[in-house]
Amino acid sequence: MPTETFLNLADEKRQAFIETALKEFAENNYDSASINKIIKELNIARGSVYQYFTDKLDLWLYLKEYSELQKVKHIQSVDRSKYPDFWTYYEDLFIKGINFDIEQPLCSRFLYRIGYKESSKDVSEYIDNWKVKAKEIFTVWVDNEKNNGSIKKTVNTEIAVQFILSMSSSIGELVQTKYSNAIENNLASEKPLFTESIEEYKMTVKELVQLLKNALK
Amino acid sequence: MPTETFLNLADEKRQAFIETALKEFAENNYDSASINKIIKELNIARGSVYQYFTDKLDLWLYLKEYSELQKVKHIQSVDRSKYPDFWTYYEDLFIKGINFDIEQPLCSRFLYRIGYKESSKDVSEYIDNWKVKAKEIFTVWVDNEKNNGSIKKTVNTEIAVQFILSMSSSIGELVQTKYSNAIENNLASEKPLFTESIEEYKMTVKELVQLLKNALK
DNA sequence: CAAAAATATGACAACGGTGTCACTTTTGTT
DNA sequence: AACAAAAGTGACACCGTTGTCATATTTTTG
Repeated sequence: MPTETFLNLADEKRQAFIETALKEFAENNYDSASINKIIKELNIARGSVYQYFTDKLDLWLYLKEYSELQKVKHIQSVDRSKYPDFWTYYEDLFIKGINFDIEQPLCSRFLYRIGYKESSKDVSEYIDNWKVKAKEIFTVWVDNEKNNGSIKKTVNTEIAVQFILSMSSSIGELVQTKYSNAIENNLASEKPLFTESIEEYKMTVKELVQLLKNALK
Repeated sequence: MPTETFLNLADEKRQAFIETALKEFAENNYDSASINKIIKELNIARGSVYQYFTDKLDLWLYLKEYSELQKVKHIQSVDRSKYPDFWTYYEDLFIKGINFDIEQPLCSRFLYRIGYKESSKDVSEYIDNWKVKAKEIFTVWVDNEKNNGSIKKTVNTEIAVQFILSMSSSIGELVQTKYSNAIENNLASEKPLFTESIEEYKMTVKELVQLLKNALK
């Protein structure tokens, strides 16, 4: 948890700190991310960081929580009960998700790293928890959808969960690799969205979800 | 490339070196893997490592090549022309693959890390190449299978490749997480294989491939 | 057996990392 | 204005890392 000092910081300064730290942890894994680089980028003293957070792990945990909150803000509007079936819902989750990737590319990348690329022992316990939770949530989903007829009952729940998780990771990777440049250019130039890229992305997501539907329905 | 000195080493010593180094690089990502730990484990002098390899990267590249060779040895017997369709072939690739995971768990883990978890900048160029190659191979596959009728022609090739790659990664992760303990216990105790685990693994692979088939055929 | 070639050694330099702490500066309060 | 509280600072200790190299030891060769 961050200290009072950090919370009392001028919004501008606090936000600059968060962004720079996020960038460092999004581009490097936990072990390689360097507090030295962060303070040099921000032109602040080493001691400040330790007045805001007890240590590196504390900072990482805060960034994780912060990013998850940002993501929830973008996703919470997508409500399962408003969709006729799981598939349109799941599709929209990713379609809406792209807005998060565009508006919060650092958070998005950081979370992507946490979910699929991080392997430092210092943070593994927190990530493992995270994955177990994700699996539990998906398991409930799949069981519900089996009753709704969105997913056929003959397929093994655990395997369906595995299948869907793998697909989610796949779409995540797609965004990080194929569309990241477009997203970054967008942000840097403050131009309107690269509409073609976004449309292409949406089409890809739709096709992938269609495949998922073929497999599971 | 390793030096003559390394190649001239007594088989026992060279193999011990490879195993210990593999273990270190399988358990830690490139940046965190420590040559110090390797030499302490082996009780050899620091200088020896640098008489065998020019530097850390050189060692890593050798281990990568070594592991790939080991994997090929296990996989090469699986010949597409011997299977009636892509799906039985793809399934068997993983079924045979499990032997590799059991007999060469260190190589298996190291390659898994390279494929899905590594993110050090020092080695990214080599991994990126690797992934591009994999994608090319799968693209050829998918195009061929479209002509054979194993994969329906309406599905976009690139998307199918993405889908199959993600599934491969998913099965890889499954082995590393769910069955790794069973595999390690097997090796440590020199007992016969944990047959139940293996059978369970095979069943899971079959079901996952079945889902893939549902999606793409 | 002696000389030469090959191999092994570990102290060392140079670097970059984290976390600490006595001290300075800024801000707020009375 | 004077004092107190809060925030900022950067030199420092300590650690672990990689790669080097002069030297010691072992093995091979003539």
